[in-house]
Amino acid sequence: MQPSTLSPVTNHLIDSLPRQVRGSFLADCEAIDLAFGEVLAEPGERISHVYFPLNSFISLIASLSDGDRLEVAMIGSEGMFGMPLILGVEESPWHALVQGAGPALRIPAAVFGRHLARSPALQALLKRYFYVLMDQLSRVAACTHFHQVEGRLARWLLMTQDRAHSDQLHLTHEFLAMMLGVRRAGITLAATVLQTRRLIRYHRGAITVLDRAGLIEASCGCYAADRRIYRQVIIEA
Amino acid sequence: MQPSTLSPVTNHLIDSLPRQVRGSFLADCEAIDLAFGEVLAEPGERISHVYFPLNSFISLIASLSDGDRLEVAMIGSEGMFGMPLILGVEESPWHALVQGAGPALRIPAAVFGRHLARSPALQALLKRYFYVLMDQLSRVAACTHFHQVEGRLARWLLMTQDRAHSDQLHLTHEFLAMMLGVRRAGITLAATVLQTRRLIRYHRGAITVLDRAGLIEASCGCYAADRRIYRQVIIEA
DNA sequence: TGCCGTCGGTGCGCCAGGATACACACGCAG
DNA sequence: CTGCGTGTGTATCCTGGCGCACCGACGGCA
Repeated sequence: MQPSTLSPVTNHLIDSLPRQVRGSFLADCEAIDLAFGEVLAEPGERISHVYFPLNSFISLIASLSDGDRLEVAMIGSEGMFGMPLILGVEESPWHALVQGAGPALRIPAAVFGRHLARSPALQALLKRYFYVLMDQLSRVAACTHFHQVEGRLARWLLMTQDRAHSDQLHLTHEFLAMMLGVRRAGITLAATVLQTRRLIRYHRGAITVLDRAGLIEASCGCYAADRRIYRQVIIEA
Repeated sequence: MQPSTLSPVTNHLIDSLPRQVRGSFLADCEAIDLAFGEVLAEPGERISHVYFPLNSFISLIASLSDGDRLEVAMIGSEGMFGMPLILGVEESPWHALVQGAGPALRIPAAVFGRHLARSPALQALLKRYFYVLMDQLSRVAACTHFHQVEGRLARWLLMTQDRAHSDQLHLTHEFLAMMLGVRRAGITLAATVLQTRRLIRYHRGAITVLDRAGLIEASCGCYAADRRIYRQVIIEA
């Protein structure tokens, strides 16, 4: 959630830990690189590691019994993957798909559990992050139902831009369609509108955000709402 | 989640507590009656009490900045209201609306916090419930987006039946429309189909479930999925 | 008994988005 | 430099659900 042109090599949650805790926690983390398309978890599968993205980011995807899929959350350097462990459940209810390649920190689930048990500060922080996530899940349900593709697309691009820490995104219409749960042609239409309005430019899978403010204007209010809650609960707490 | 014709005066979460913990917890609970339409919380508002419905039930409703609203979860004797407190946040992100009048137990937020801090068993149980809720929120997002009114209506009636512990439900089409985020006329259409198929009967706000198995058949798979996760994580754990 | 508020059935025009399909354009690899 | 795969533009038809509106029916209440 930093200005988009910076490239922090930090994770905001880890950064927010008290110095003492952070040191000991980081000592057990391993720096890795996430590759685009990598699957970190499948629904019902055991979570092996907790991930803290740096410049990378991860989509959480809900899938229904009939096979339909929808992205319900996105995790970048402002968050973490592995929340169920905080609740004492070792399985993921989602597909966790690496959507933006890049560096991340990870820690084995068991080790994570030990840190959690030992550090109330860590626990408190991650619980608050959990609250944010829960709030966002609720909002996604309503937003996906009520808002139209154009606004949702704008919102999604902004979220991606925040997490990629870059104005250059690598996304095909096909991929966007999967994430938003709509047809590819629907994305083409909405994207054309945004491009005509000079808010973005794109060409064969490379999207550039030209006018961030305009994009916020074009997005549904849910982008702003998400950020507001994150600020309230994580940053100002 | 008991057979629908029974009228348990227990809450499954409280029931699942170890005897010791339960006694001390119950001692601080107050038995009350929830009235239909009562609002237990508004978004951004402090949560004053934690509620454990017995025969009553509560809807959690997400509302968007532009005013659209959607029910995202339903809480009956299988659950509780006040989850954010478990995460150390004292606000509700939802409207909490009493949807089925009846008895409930409640406990002041502060007292609840003390019990939580003292009892790891209580904490573990409620965290697991939280996991279930999170899973359901994800599913609702996808279900609301992909599934049609008829299946969603059937699902919703089943969920209500479970929580009301009765085959007789008091719901107008108008109200159902609000919950599912569709037009009243859409509900009329779907309800007519269900009635024609002899799955339900209704008359001026009184709906009777005639054929539960058939209704499950008619519902989208999400009803079954919700129950499966609850069983896995709460009952069998 | 008659009024009126609530509930539910229905009709109409409209539109977003679904399914399907085809065509073109760019760019890399051979 | 040519061919093919991938990414994008576009067209057609279809459907589910929306907005709006009206009406009939039931039932509680005076």
